[in-house]
Amino acid sequence: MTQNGQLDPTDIRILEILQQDARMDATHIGLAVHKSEAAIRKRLAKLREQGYIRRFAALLDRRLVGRPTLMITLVKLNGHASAVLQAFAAAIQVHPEVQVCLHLSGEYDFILQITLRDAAEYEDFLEQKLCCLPMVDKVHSSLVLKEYKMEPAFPLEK
Amino acid sequence: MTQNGQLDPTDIRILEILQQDARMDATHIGLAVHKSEAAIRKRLAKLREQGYIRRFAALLDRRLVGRPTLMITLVKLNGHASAVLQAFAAAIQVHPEVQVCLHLSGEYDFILQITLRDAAEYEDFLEQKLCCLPMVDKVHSSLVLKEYKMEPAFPLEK
DNA sequence: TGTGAAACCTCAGGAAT
DNA sequence: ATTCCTGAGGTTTCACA
Repeated sequence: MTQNGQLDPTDIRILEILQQDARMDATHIGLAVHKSEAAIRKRLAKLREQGYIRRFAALLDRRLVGRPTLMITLVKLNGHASAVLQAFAAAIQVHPEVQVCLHLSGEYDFILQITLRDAAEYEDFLEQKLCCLPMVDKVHSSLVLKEYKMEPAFPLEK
Repeated sequence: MTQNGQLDPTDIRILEILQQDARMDATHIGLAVHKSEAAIRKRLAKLREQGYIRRFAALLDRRLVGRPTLMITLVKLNGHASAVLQAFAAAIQVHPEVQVCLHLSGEYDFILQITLRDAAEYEDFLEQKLCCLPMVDKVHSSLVLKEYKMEPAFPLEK
């Protein structure tokens, strides 16, 4: 890590490793990148402090943990004042079945990614949590038929 | 973990902890769930073997690692034969800037989530990687203006 | 680089189902 | 009978100076 807060090639390699295996310890990372274990721990602390690493997470199989149904929901609001957008996001993102809530440019204002046990649970979500919000104008729901790729890791520039 | 492969309440708590902090060790998890360290390690091995845990990943800050531009792209194909869908997915998911590639029901066939350095890089993606595919009929691009929630962790049923 | 403090692994015994 | 937990041991690994 250079003094201006940029990543050097070693930092990049550490981050690449940890994106694939967050439980690898400093010793093994050191072997992989040809640095001492102490050097790795120092860099790791810095990468955390400076926010490059937000957290370490176990990625679960959503079918095995009881959420086989994955929906993508596009939402158009009937107003675009900042207060309206924020009110909508605040009301939606608290629901634990909502994994993703993004404000978009274009025809629809928000996209949601929602995981549920089955279609009936999604109907409940629509009726009880989404469509009853006063600023919701239009909703377009798509069932995910196949998950070809779902990858939180980013490619890192060398 | 019961013999039929279901999760018991202790497994659920272990998974909840690891979704939030994948680097917590067996000793500390044991303290949190009131089990011995040996018991935790045994359960952890099983949760991995049986596929509940797909992997452990460091979640990075996409702005800090040079991918500040996040796009959501909807794609409609000009055919829906299985071979066409698979050919499209295979051609798209290899690109590292594509984090998510899902086959959808509804008007559009695929949704992509793509992270890039800037708008110019997205233009390159469209021209050189997406729109030149013969099965692509229609593309709708949305810039993500604000990321209210982006959370890989699932709520777990007790 | 070294040193004390952990975390890890295995196994034998016991409790609960 | 089976499954699961515990606790102790010996070893490896970690963290900090």
